[in-house]
Amino acid sequence: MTNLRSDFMQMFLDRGYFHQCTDIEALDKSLYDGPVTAYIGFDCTARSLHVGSLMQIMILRRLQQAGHKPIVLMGGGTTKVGDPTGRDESRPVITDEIIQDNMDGIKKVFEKFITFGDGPTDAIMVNNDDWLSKLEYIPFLREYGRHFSINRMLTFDSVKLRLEREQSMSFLEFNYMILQAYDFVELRKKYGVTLQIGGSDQWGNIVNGTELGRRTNSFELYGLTTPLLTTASGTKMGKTLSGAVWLNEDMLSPYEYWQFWRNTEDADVGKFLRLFTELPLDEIARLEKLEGAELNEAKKVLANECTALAHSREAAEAAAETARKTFELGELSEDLPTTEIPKAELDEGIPAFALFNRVGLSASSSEARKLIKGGGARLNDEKISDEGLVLTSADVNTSGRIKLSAGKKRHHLILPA
RNA sequence: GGAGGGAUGCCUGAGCGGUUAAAAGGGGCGGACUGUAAAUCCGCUGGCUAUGCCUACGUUGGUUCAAAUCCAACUCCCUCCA
Repeated sequence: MTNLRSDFMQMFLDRGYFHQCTDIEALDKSLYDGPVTAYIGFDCTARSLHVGSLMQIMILRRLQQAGHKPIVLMGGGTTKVGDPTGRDESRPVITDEIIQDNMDGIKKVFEKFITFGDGPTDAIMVNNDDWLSKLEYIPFLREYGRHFSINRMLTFDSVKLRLEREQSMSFLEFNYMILQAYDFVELRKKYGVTLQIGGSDQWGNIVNGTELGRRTNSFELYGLTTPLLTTASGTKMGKTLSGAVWLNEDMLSPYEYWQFWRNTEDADVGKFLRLFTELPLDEIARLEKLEGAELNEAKKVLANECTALAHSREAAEAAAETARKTFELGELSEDLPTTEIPKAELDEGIPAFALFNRVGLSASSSEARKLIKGGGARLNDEKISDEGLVLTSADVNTSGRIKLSAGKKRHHLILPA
């Protein structure tokens, strides 16, 4: 890699975001010469994005900070078609209303990280449904289809690997590449976009876009990809004890989000600090040098910074304090995730397993029973040994709550109301 | 259009008439050890109004006292041939 001139590219490499680029020198020059408009596409299959998309979100944020213009492309059109990848069961069709709803939820995530508006470096959010669903088949084929070589498409990993594994691929899926390529060209025309960023799995789609732009309009487009992120022990990151690590507060509390980062594996701390926080590199270098239990301090910094970005500095501090009380002092923190239960119901008594299930510490009553049987369930920090135990108002502790724990890390409070 | 192969639990993948809620591995959860880490070891891993009951082996019917296992039709997938 020759010497880079643009701050953005330099940062991109230094922090570990870089995987591949269609033409790094030309892109670097373009970024150095002036503001660049770049986009990243996101599916809208859920009401929130999760940490799996966090790297891309951070990149858009960095892009904006560096004086460029980020565009968030919502895959409203592709979501409407339904992602055919995965199971063969036909999934329920997502209605326009749900897609809109999901987009609204996802926008809330982005508002935490980037600034939207009409200014030159303000971000905008667009929906590919706006142009994709208006396409006319024959004109589209004649104008764009002719530029795609089937021979070539078969060599792209997304297709090749699928065929090698003897998995069927429908014509619909086969077209994804083409639609995404078309998106890029369309965004170039509408908003002057010249750069598409995405995960390494998007490389083929991105390259198709740059080539389609060149062939149809002689556009000079760039593609840039990020590495696939896995934890040091090789598993996909993005799961917490209670499911996906959502970025929206109403889907995952800041405390649980903080916990997710606090539980990072030792070997990942430095990498995550670089990718998901904005701490200076020398500070990160110092933190990741900590050894043994001291590394826990670095994990706390990681958790604090990540939570501050996704939620707020106050939320991060509150989460840190809750964790400190719960794990380090062994005290009861009243800020643990809490569920209110009508007092009358508690007076009558609720089976422990039912309560675990109700507050989300288990996915089913059976699972809760197994938890109790296996000795992993605790009531006010005392192990529950009776599977049929019924909790009542008598179990409320001195702070007026009931503390339930599933394992050592998951805690939940019941507040009589 | 023809010939052959296949569809099993979250995933991979055994089973091929009863002892099968279904081997094994992965993943997940819990326990031990630790540092709220990793690795390792142990247990659990369909659901429920729970010493019982209900759903499950592509779909629908059939044979049988008894089917994931046998038969028929259908659906989808794969491979080869045209």
